[in-house]
Amino acid sequence: MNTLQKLDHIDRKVLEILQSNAKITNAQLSKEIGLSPAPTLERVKKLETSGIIQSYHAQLDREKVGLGVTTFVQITLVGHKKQVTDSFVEKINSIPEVVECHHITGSGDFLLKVISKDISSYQRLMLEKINEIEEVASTQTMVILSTFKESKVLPIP
Amino acid sequence: MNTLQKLDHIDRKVLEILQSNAKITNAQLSKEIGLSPAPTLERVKKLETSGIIQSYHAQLDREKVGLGVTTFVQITLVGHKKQVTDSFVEKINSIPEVVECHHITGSGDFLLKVISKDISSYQRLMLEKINEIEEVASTQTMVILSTFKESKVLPIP
DNA sequence: CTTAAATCCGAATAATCTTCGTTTTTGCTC
DNA sequence: GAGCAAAAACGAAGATTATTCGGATTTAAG
Repeated sequence: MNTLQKLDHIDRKVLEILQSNAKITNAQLSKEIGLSPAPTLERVKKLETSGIIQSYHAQLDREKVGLGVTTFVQITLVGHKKQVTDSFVEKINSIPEVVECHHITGSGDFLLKVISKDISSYQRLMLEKINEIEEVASTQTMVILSTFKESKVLPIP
Repeated sequence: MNTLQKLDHIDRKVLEILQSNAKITNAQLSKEIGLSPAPTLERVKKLETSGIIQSYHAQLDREKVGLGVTTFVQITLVGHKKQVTDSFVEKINSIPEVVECHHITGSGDFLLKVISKDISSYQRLMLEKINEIEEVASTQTMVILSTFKESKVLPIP
């Protein structure tokens, strides 16, 4: 499963470029990595079929689509049995406003990233959805005041 | 600046599709939204030039590129003067392993998302980089044990 | 060295995007 | 509702881009 050593420095460059600009043409990409279009495309295809590149996504301006509030919510569950977390995760997955859900160490069991229109719709979501989940014992919210970095490029070692 | 009411239900569908699959062809997209290719392209271009669609990114498999550890790090700074946070943010921006940096409410001043090869490289990053920043008073880390949801699709209201 | 496999190149073909003139729909105003 | 102007959508032609393929070059092992 270790697909590591198969990446040479050209592959890394391809990955770096596609992470920051997925819409680049193959011709342009080939210029930037110093190869001709044919082997460039072959490398990209190989990265896709091997699963190293999982998918491609458009990144939206949250403000412009009317989503002004992003929060991180720490969740403590009522217990730690498998059935409790499974049930919790299943319910979380059906809530579109929860865009991330991580099982974490430290205080609290889960950390959610929640995206809302405004504070009042955030409050409504918490009262009517999150806190209504029976497995949830308590929550603690961190509201994002401003975001200074949001990189889509991983630090490939 | 409120670019909200300009989005009809077709625009929303376009945004939803492009968020989950940016590599779809214009012809395929036009079928899915029930228009011909020409006005479909026109809509996408308009969404791009208006800045609602900011960019396009390839999503990688972190494990497969050798990045096994993701953490959230809460940072408390030594003060709250503008110069302190400015200096901190500037240093953070030069660290590729820090992929997100948010100014937050609640305990701690900032929340970082940090991506590392493994625990020991995470430890090295904290000791040699983060804790070396003079504005940092203390840190508290949450290690992600597993991720149950990581949606790239915003809940457009 | 020798050789086999892998990689890369260049050019032709296929697929897709993009433009443009025309037609249809939409939303007012009377 | 009827008429009309603006906006949106259509279809087909032209322009770009992706993709394929045979052959040349490089790489790595023996």
